[in-house]
Amino acid sequence: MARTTGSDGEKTEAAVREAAVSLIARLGYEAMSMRQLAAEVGVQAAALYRYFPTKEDLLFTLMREHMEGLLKAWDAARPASADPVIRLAAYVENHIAFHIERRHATHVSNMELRSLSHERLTQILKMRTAYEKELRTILRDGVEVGAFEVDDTGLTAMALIQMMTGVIVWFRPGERLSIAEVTASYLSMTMRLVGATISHGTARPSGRAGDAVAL
Amino acid sequence: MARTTGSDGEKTEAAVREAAVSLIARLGYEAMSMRQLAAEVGVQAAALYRYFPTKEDLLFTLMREHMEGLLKAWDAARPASADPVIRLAAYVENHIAFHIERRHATHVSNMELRSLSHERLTQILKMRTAYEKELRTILRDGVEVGAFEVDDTGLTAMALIQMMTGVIVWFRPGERLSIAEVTASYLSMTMRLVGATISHGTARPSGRAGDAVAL
DNA sequence: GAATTAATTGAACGTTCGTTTTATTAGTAC
DNA sequence: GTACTAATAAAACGAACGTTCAATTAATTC
Repeated sequence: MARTTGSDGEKTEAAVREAAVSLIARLGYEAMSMRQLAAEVGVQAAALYRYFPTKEDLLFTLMREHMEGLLKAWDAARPASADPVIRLAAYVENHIAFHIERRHATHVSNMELRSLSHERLTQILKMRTAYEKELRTILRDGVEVGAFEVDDTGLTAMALIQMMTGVIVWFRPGERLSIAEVTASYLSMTMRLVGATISHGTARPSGRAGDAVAL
Repeated sequence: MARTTGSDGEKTEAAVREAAVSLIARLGYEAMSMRQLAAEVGVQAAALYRYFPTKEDLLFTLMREHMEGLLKAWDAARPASADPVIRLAAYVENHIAFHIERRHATHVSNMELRSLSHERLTQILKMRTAYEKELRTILRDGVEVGAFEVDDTGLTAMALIQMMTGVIVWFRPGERLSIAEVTASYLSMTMRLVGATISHGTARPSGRAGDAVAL
């Protein structure tokens, strides 16, 4: 047999990407075989090589597009306001929403970096660093205008990102907490962590407002 | 050739464990071959099977001992005091110290869970859950006596653990920050995050004391 | 409807994998 | 120094891996 009825390159490629993200997230990149992936798509292993020249190319493509999506999402969500509190709130909300929505892809991008060639690893890390720099800038601006009280902006940015991204480890949609509840909690924790002074009603306006934060 | 001069089972086993932690942390469990591990130890692959019946047994042993070490470390560090602030501070300090000291082993225990059989995975997760429960208890007690202000103790515990464990991702000893500085920062962030009311001089006594925490 | 292109199969390639078996030597006990 | 045990080497096992190649069929073009 050869070409199958109804076969379509675009659809097959999309199916490969989707199955690959799911399989790599579940089994790990090294543990997933090309034959396994092909079986999931309903195709022979050789067919995969029409779309991705090597297994590593497939991984890299998934990661690059994930990171591009993250940067693009933040670009779209970035508020016009200069207020660091508003900007930080937008960053947190975007980060949580994006990562919950793409749990599997995030897992792949975070866990499989070591399977990339040096050059490609650098490329992915560059995007990641750019994304993290956005948060550091917000924190630094906040400290400058007295909206935040932070020891070390670099360390705090890393701590916040680890905390927020960690949501994909334990959160399961449809369980005890809704996405909105989780987001609200992380927002509140973030604002306390950076010692935010409430300036607008960005978070839940029910909180006690106006006072600064102690150690 | 066969037995080599100066060969000693205990020393070889210890060398295997050490090399395995380092190699798995760097390459990943699936990507590390038994031949590679044997070469690192300076031995033939077949010799490894004298100490660990299968590759997965080796992985499981490393993980189990890591988790046992973590639980034992917390048992030793657990303060006598009933004060939630003191207990939380001890938990954070122990967690950070333990994880920085055993970066590679933590990496293995966190990243390679999917390579365990169902039964063994359950066993490791049970230990992990027990450790996390300690933090939830501290938080719940703190909320009860009014020392902490927390939305959801379960969610907050997970967020804190993710934040703290994340230190191994970016922290490198001997760089900009010392372990003491990092620990102090994480302690301060933690206390703010849970809305702690300062009751004793547990953290750095330089902090402004006495006042509660806003959103 | 013939020619061309797109999509896929089936079989095979050489390599590497985890593991087992057997033989051989170093250390230890008496 | 002989008997026994501990520790390893060397070679081999079948299975699985990523990848390639030639053949074959479906869709498209003219």
